[in-house]
Formats: sequence, structure tokens, C-alpha cells
Amino acid sequence: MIEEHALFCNGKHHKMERFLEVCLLLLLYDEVGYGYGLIEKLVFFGFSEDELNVSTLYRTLRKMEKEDLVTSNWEEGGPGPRRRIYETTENGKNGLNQWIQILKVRKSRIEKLISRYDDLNIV
Amino acid sequence: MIEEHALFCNGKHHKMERFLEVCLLLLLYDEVGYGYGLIEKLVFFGFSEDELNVSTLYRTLRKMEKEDLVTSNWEEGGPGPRRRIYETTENGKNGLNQWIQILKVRKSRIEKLISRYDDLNIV
DNA sequence: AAGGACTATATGCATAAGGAATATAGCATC
DNA sequence: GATGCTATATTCCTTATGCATATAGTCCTT
Repeated sequence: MIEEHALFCNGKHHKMERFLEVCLLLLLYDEVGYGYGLIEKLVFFGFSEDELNVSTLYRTLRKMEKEDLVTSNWEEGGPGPRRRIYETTENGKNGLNQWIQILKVRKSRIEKLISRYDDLNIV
Repeated sequence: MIEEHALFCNGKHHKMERFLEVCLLLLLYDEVGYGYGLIEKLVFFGFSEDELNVSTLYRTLRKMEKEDLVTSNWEEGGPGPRRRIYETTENGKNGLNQWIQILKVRKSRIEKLISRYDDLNIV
């Protein structure tokens, strides 16, 4: 019984499409960052450290670089392993603006659905 | 320039994952429905008639039936082509309850992101 | 009644997002 | 120099979804 429900709502497929990408654009808007370090900052947006997939993060950053939303450089000196430091491009900043509009639409759709659900008056 | 931004935010990939599925569960919660007819009702949730992909709709309904979230029967009599009439199962109703919780989380994440974006004070 | 328009459902092909596992490599510390 | 940690990268796979196309019955018009 419970297992069936778990089956329905299980897994990791509750991410909003490209939401990670938008979070990254926002985090990099006014300060640079690197892959591993960004993970901690993503907690702010509700990503738990184990929920967030490291490979997804790196793949996303590289993809965003290809699309000229961010650029990267290897860190000069510094302790520990080398870090690839990312920063947002102008193009990325414009893209963020547009994504915010899209997210507002998403939000209002969710609100509509929830309020209609509440109207059902389920016991 | 504008084209590049369009490139970033173009296409149809701004759907929330499995959002359609949840809308269908809600629409079928207290009254039955069939594929084509559900399209009109989905407008309520922000799906424009051309935005909504018909094949996606039918495929989604069939998938939900496989997962025992809905059941279907061919309509008896009635004018026009035969319709496959869907209704929600108990399992589907429980699933909806769970999805609502997930959507509340999604919503709060979006809100957090938007408010942080507003804090940037972009001209 | 033949043709065309419309309703309704279904399927094959392709792409994109993202998870799991694994690989590589430098640095730290003992 | 062996072990463990930090950091980045890649391969394989599944899922969600769009586009195009197929099928078939009904209705309307001439």
C-alpha cells in the first residue's frame, strides 16, 4: 500500500526543469564561484547536499559555458586541487531575467492548482 | 542579440516535470473525462491549446493507466467517434495528495529564488 | 453516396534533463 | 608512499516530452 504510493512519488524526478540552471545564474550574478563550492550555496534554494547530484552540477556548468551564459578560468595558485572558477556573462544575466519571468508563470500555475485542490474539500 | 536570448529561453522546455500528470489527476478527481475533452479543461491551468501537445496528453493518460492512477472504458453509444473515458482510482487520489505536497515545495523554492533575485536590485 | 472536414486515439522517432556509477588527478597528512 | 579528501569530468541509462504521422469513425455537404 504505502509502497504503491512510494512508487508513484518516488525517485528523484521532482526537480523543476532547469531550475538548477537558474539558481546557478543567480548565484554567479554578483560573485564568482566554482563547482564544489556552489553546492553549499545551493542549499539555500532547497537542494539538500545528498539530493544534489555532483555530476549534474558539473555537466550543467559546462553546458552553460557552451551556451555563453557563464565563462570559466582555472584558479591561479590557491591551496588544494585546482578549481575552475565560473562567472556570469552579460548573456547569462539577460537569460536570468527571462527565466525569472518564466518562473513567475510556473509559480502562478502551481498556486492555481493548489487552490483548486483545496476547493475539493478532501477529508 | 535578441536571437541569442531567444535561443536561451526558446522552445517548449518550460514545462514543469509531470505537472500535466498532476493536473489530470485533479481534473479527474470528481468527474470523469476523455482525452480531447480534457484539453479544454487544461486551459484553466495555463495550458494554451496550441502549447499542449496532443500526443503527450494521450501518452500520459495511458501511462497513468498502467500505473493504476486512472482507469478507462470505451464510452457507450454517444455521438461522434468513440471516446475512452477516464476516471481516477483510489491510488490516483492518494498520489494526488502526495503531489500536492511536492508542488508546495516547488512553489516555495521558486518564491525563494524570486525574492533573492529581487534583492539584487537590478536596474 | 462520395468526398472532405472534423473528432478521437495512438504510435514511431528524436531530443533534452538528469541520476548512478566510475574515472582521473592533485593535494594533505600520517 | 599509502590513504583519504577535494575537485572536475565522462559514460551509460531512464524519463519526459515534442513533432510528425497513422488510423478510423462520424458528420456534413453537395
